[in-house]
Amino acid sequence: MRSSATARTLKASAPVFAALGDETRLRLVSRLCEGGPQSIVKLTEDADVTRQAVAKHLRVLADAGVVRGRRAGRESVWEIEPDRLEAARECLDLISARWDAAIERLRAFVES
Amino acid sequence: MRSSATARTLKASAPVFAALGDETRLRLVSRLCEGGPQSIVKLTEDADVTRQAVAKHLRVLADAGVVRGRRAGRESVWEIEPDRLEAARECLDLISARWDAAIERLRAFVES
DNA sequence: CACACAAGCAACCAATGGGTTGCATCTCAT
DNA sequence: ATGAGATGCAACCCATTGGTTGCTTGTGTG
Repeated sequence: MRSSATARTLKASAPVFAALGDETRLRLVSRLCEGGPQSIVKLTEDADVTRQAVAKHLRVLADAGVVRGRRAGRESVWEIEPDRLEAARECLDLISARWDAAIERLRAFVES
Repeated sequence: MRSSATARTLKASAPVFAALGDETRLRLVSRLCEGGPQSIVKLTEDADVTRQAVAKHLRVLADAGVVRGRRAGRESVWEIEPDRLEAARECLDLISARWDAAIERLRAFVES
């Protein structure tokens, strides 16, 4: 059954969108993509909130599977895990696709 | 300057992601894409929450510009506004692009 | 008109979220 | 070894959110 598969897709994508749904977090993701793996202090540098706030945000992103952190010496380095982002984009593609299909059905209907 | 343009993109996209970051809402969007414009009761039918909850979610989606509602007789009909979804997907594309660029830089560096 | 149906409004509640401060811990370098 | 730097942990605060129930308002229709 196809509908349950898409239901699963939606259920899986929602947490990723939720994680991206905060400007600070979205900027963190963007910076991590641009600048590669970075420590927390580095990420805090131009992120108008506290270091702890940044750490929390990274934790949220990690729980959503968007980001991964490892300990390196005395600092913890964070980097992007691109799979989930890709999955989220595919979810949007799925939605767009069924939108297009609906438009097409409408067009076909009007022409009859 | 390009960086402020992307900053604006991120700032604009975050609310859309936030709106999509709830499973109930994501399913509403999906259903609206699939089934076209629908009333609130119709949308409530298989959405394991109250009608009022659905109405609230629609309001949230509308505030994010993802959805638009109009009054039609005694019922209010809601439909997708696909532009913002497209913008969100472009945001993910942008992030993916700079991720790919980073990968490419890394590859070039390794080969030197 | 009267009734049923659809939606809106308002109050309320428990839980989550984003943010902070303060202190403890670990690790590198002098 | 000791001091500075980077995190981690915990408590706390206030605003937001997702959800409910109860009641009112508007609108078709027999």
